[in-house]
Amino acid sequence: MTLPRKTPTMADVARIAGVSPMTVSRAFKRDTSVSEATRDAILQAAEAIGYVFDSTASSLRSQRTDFVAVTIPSINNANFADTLRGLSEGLKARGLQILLGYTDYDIHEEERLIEQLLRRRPEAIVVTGGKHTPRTRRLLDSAGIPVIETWDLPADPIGHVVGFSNAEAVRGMIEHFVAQGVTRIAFIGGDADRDTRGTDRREGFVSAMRAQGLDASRLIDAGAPPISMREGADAMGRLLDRLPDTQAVICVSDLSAFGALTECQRRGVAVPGDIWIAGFGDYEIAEVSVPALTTINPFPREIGARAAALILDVLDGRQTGPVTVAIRPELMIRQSSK
Amino acid sequence: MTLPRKTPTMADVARIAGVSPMTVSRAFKRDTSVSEATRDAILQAAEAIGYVFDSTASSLRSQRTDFVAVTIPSINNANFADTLRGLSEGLKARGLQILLGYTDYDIHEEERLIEQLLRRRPEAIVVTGGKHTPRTRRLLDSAGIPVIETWDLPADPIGHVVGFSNAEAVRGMIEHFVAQGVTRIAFIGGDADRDTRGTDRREGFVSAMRAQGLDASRLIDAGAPPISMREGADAMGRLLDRLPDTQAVICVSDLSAFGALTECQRRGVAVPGDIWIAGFGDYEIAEVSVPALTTINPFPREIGARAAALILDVLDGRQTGPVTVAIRPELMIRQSSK
DNA sequence: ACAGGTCTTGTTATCGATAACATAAACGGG
DNA sequence: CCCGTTTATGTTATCGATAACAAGACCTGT
Repeated sequence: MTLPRKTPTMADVARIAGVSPMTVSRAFKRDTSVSEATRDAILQAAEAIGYVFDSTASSLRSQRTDFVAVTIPSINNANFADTLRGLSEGLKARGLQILLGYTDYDIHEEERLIEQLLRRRPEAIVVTGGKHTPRTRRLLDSAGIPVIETWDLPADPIGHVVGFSNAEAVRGMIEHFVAQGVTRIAFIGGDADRDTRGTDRREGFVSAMRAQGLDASRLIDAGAPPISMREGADAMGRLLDRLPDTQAVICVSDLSAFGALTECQRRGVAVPGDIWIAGFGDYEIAEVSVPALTTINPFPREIGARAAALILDVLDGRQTGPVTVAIRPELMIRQSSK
Repeated sequence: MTLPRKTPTMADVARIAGVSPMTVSRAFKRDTSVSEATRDAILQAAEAIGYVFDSTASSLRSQRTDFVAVTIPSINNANFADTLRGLSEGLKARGLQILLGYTDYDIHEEERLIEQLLRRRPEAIVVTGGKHTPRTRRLLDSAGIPVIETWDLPADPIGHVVGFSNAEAVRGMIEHFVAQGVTRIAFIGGDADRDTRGTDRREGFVSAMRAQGLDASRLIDAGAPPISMREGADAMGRLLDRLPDTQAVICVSDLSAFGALTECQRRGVAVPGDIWIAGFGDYEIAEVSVPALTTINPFPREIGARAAALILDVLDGRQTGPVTVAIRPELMIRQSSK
């Protein structure tokens, strides 16, 4: 094995294959006019010397990076992971690669992150949520690429939107409960302002309860997002201690709902006999747990898939002007509330 | 607002700030000799015209991309997400960004993915697992960058390793069970060969059982990885039907273990009274579920953190020659097995 | 046999930042 | 006050692929 002094370039491949560098470049692309024989010879030469295509140079010259930037609040969240999967699958066919970043539920971290990501010159950017710093908006506005906000329905979108109203989804759950004759309803969620979707859900709870003429003050603070199962359990403990006559509790996510359920099990409180529990997200655990958890399915994977499709439409010019794709979350009524 | 015709470059900033492009370049780096006044003027000019640094060009010229490539089997797995978090945090301080790809538990997909990732010229690459196609090995060998295999202890490593023996971890669990007088032990896992860590765990089960002179044939196939809670529940159903005298079951992951637990709950089989259940991974659910699940904690976040530290050491030349960092997984004995 | 078309390949200049080298200005110790 | 050193800035060439243009080879129908 001869150890190459330096990483080989297209020029090296060209020399060996006896063609010009331009022909080598063409051989590495699809749908370009290179004869079968030449292409084979080139690819063989490339493999022989261990040539690996350099996208860095390609990106600079062609002004195409094949990157799509994506920001999510946390990687450790099955809902966002599903959205990411939908995105990734939709973009893979076109050779677009995801450039991922985590905001840790913080819009200032999001600003730093988006600035970093834009330096890589992505061809589109997908952000989670519709609340941003002014500078983030400016950066996205002037980036000159398609911007898609997800998991939300912002009042004043930057560009495209694929999302749903978190507040309205919670309202649907409350209306269902009230229709069943359950009125003393509590909400377990994170402390204000950081997780904007969580905040929307809490505000949706408050306004929907008031609209029904019900007491909206049964709010249990479970700490800083993301709310874990453990925190959900702790919050449930406080709820049972302080407001034992509560008939149903809506949790900001299925994880906290499951934690709440386990706290009931530890205390011998029957679910749904003594209290109903609902979550948000339709994580796998909601379907599998005993009892299964009532929840709201926001179709995370579909959000990703629709965002991917939208990106392709916009990049191909099939779609001009901003688009809002409204996802309709579905109530999943299960054993924990009947 | 004047709409700029084209994305501004350093040359545009330089013109406005009245300096040369080289000085602008220096102003955007740290630890470079630019006077405070000049730097301020440049950054102000940049902000004014909405200039965003172009890493694409920078990477080509400087031959530094600030990318670290990472492959994981699946994004929707809290263990790998934790490793990723450890990596991400360790690399962030140095401005290294993760370029992520999913192999979907398939070494051929891994090959395609790694080839794609190497085209972006990462400065190091972290792969999950120690089993690869011959071509993948060749690609990694000749990439000329640090290679770190994780979540495994390969017999013939490509470069560096941060991992543990999956087989040995399972052996520890079996020895614990046997010491408690439990000998009729089953294993629930995925079908062969795809998820190599899962396969290692199953093989570890078989060899450890034989080493104890016990029957190693209680193997329940839960389908193709990743094994879901639902699949764990189904597998547990088959186990209870076919081998009702089983005293304990080890599941390939905590998710399948939790599924198995719920199946027992649905059937009125007492855990740990009638059967013990153990998982793998120490996911949050293992600690929170009722009963809490006995499991093995492989310290996923530490794997990521150690890998990140290793990358920095190698890139800075503090570390030469291949390193193997052995993580020692910890048995977490909880209510589901006592 | 020839004009017009397609297919294949080559030539030249360029994407935007920066490494390497060069230089003017400021500094500082004897 | 002078010369070696440090600091701040500029000049030139270059990273590696490819867009844009060009041109020869090969068809194809009349």
